[in-house]
Amino acid sequence: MVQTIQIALAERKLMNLKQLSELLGLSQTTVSRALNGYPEVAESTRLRVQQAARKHNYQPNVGAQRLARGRSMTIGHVIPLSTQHEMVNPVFADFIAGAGERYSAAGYDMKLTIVDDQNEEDIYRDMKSRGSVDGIIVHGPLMNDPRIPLLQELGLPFVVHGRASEIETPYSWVDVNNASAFRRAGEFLLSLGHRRIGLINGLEHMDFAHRRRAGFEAALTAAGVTPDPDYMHAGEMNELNGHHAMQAMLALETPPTSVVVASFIAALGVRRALDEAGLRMARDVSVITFDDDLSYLRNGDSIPIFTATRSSVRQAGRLSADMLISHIENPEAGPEHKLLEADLIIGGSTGPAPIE
Amino acid sequence: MVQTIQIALAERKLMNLKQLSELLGLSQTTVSRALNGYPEVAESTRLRVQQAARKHNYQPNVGAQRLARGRSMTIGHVIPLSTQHEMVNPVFADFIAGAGERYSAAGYDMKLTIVDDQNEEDIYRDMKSRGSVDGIIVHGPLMNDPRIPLLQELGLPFVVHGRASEIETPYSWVDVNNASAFRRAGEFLLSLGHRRIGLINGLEHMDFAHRRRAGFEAALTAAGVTPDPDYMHAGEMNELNGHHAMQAMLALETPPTSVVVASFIAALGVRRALDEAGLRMARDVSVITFDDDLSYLRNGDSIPIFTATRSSVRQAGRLSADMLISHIENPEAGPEHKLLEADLIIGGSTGPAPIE
DNA sequence: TGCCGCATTCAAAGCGCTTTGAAATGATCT
DNA sequence: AGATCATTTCAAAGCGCTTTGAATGCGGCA
Repeated sequence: MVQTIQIALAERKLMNLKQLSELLGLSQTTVSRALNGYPEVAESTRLRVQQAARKHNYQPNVGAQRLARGRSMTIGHVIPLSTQHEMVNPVFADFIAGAGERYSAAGYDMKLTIVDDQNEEDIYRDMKSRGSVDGIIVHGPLMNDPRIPLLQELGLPFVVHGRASEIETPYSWVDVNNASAFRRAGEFLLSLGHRRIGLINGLEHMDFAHRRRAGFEAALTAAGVTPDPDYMHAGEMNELNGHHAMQAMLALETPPTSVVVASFIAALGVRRALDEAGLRMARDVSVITFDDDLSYLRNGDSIPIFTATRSSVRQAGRLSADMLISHIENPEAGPEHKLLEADLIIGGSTGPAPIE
Repeated sequence: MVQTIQIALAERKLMNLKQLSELLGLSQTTVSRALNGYPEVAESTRLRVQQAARKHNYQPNVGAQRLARGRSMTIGHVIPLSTQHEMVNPVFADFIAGAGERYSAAGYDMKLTIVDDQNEEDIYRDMKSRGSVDGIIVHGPLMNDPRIPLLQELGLPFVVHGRASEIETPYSWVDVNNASAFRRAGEFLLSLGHRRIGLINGLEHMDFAHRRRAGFEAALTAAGVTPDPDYMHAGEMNELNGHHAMQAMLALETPPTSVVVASFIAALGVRRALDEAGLRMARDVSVITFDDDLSYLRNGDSIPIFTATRSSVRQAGRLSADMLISHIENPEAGPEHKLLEADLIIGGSTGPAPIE
């Protein structure tokens, strides 16, 4: 038994290029080229090399490859962890799941950096000068996000998940059409006869929340309804805030008959507030939520719990990864965009406006 | 303006060790040692070097450092993304937030690998032979998890977040005392007079769920209550499953008067089922949930929504990271453990058993 | 037969850092 | 003064890979 294990271990002994090439009676050059698919290697040789590599469990050393190629084959995700705003959120988890799929397929590593302070800028400079990543995904852009000009200046390839309204110079992004999603949500409620429509939004210095509000207000004003500040809340999108916001609105003299909510989790808080007030979703108060289609927070199976504007954040992760990789491998190409449209799916949380 | 920018860029020009040492009139050896805190460098020299490094924005190249040191300064997190079970869950996000804090502080990178298939084993072998990581955190251990013997065989330092009941050989882990948490939850409900107590558990081939069930059953049998299979559910811990499980129990001839739930998100589904059935938490059905203290899923502020057994998964992330780093830097030391006790916090979801 | 061109292969020079073993310096001791 | 030693610095040898530029062998062609 002990022997068997030792043999197994021996066969697994780490092997480097030199050893492999000696074993094959070839130069390191040829072996390296055979393995990396260069054309100037005889097909028969390539085959022999590949088999030997597999047999002896040869894996090129990461550090050496990085150094020799001058590329890190790594993509960075920087997560600012201010105690204020929790970026490490469920949306993020699903996004990297999507992106990670693509990285693996393309041979890239994903490097995650949690940055606790305001030294995010230093992190980017570091990454550039140390060559620790080949590109970066920017999460949670603000309306005028300083990271974008910084990365442009550094010349580090990047793709923004979202957009920054106030930045003019072109850059690459993947975003869902937040404005149109919330415009359509508003229109749908209006079409059901609602006139008192609330908004429970994310923090509005975040670009996505800003756009959602704009879309929402556009729908209302187009229908001749003036948005009421008392019906608008903005905050972190968690259960508690959804609950608080809804509670506050229900306490008004004339509460809204419907509400558009920026996240599924906040919507759960809204529902709790309604339950506590003895109100029924759809019948008493209609609710539409934005649904990021998170893997562990499904909005019902066949019939959705909430009527929702849905767009898969995981898919956004895949698209962002693809876009970034293509930029890294194709540096001369200009910026690209991808604007996703959210689906409006009808669930059990909306109904005609109650008759007064 | 253009000029200013160019000067700024010029000053930021990447600099390598050779250039820096020439600039200082010192050898690369001395500069390297000065920067890495070796004692055989005169303090005055060290200072001069450090200042120059800062001034010229010198950052050692990552690939070169890896190669020369034979260490990657990277810690791997492998997330199996089977379409069946969604490991990329909110718990994971908070865990890595905690771990990431510590990695940054200790100068380690965090590498995330999403592995979509059953080729997880290959990933580990790869990491070992390529030297792409110095250590690994094992997530979501099964009762007899094959990763543990594999990593032991490979000789790759690792720490398990959780434990594997059926594995005898010692290994390092950080875990919360799941058994005692659920035993105490059961005992608390018993003390309130409940006798029909349900369990909505995670998938029971996962070690944590197994232990929770054991603790739960221990409490019941110790009180002379026989656990009823109709009151036990096991599944993914998402909102829908919580809802389904509770619905199923409510449809029984004699439904339970209380239930212990394995996650906050599932508990939200439980509450929905109760609401739909016109039942009130605490008054009609008592609910205790396990609460991982997730940053965006707070269980109330002052008064918790749910009575819960609480243990911060973020803190577990910090502890696991610390433990792994100490193992990497101290390879001869034996395995370590850390068993965390969950707090039992009383919220608004529990009350005395209803009088029949 | 001798020369050319093509297909393969190779030796060696990096990539930018760490680390070994030796050298230079200056202080201390006999 | 010469030997000894601790302190500080250095040149050079890796680390394991990629890539450049040169060499080799071979068939085809004049």
